[in-house]
Amino acid sequence: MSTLTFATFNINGIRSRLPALLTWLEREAPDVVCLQELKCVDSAFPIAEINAAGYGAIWQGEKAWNGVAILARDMDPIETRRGLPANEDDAHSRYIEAAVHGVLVGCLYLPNGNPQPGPKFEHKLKWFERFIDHAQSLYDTGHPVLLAGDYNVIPTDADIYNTRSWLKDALLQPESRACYERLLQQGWTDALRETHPDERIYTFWDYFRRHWESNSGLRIDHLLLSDSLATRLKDAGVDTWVRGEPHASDHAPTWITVTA
DNA sequence: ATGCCTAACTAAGTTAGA
Repeated sequence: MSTLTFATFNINGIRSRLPALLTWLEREAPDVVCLQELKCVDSAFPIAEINAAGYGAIWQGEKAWNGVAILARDMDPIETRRGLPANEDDAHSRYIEAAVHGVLVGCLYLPNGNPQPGPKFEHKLKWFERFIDHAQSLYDTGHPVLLAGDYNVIPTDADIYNTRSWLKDALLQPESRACYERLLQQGWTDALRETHPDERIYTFWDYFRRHWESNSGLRIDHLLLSDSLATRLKDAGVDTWVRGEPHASDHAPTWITVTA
């Protein structure tokens, strides 16, 4: 039975880490890729190199920060939206959406929200509310939908090596977790948790304190599947080898496979 | 309570990440 692979990867600077991205694309050959933290303006997006690797792409960049893209192997994603609805005051490039292989794919980079409390945390929660609204409207279509990206939320204490030094962090505040839980209550399937209910799985290891070397990670990159896609879910995982490469992003690519 | 490490912007030092 043929399968499709959808992945999400916070690249942490696509220009600086282009070799790492191309190495991963060549080795794992995912069919669809959601990228976050491009950290470059639109004109600096390395589309030629990505095309040469066999991928079409859509992207929305921004000077220095944020930025999201969707890549598809041997085809161009069909863009359906950039930015959340009612985004007139959005200064950040944090959401892009496309139809690929019959799946509506939302690629998101949710605000980090630190320091907490403060205006950045308020912004995180407001953005989250708008995302929850949009997610509901997508879910209600009944179409196969995938919402993939860096959610900047540690869903439970089973998704972090140790909460001790993170208790004040925006990523595990009750408000952040409550938003994520409300999202799941709409009916979405958290693919990594669904396929590995009892495993310690991390997608991010910060650059401090040798956290990669000690596997002191967080699970904050998530792939959420609507019901009509979740029934096709075969497997999910993290390409941890990417985090161990020289000059790596602090995130690792996280993926699902579904029946085609 | 803060720094640790890293990238972008810019040109030495700040901002942001999580």
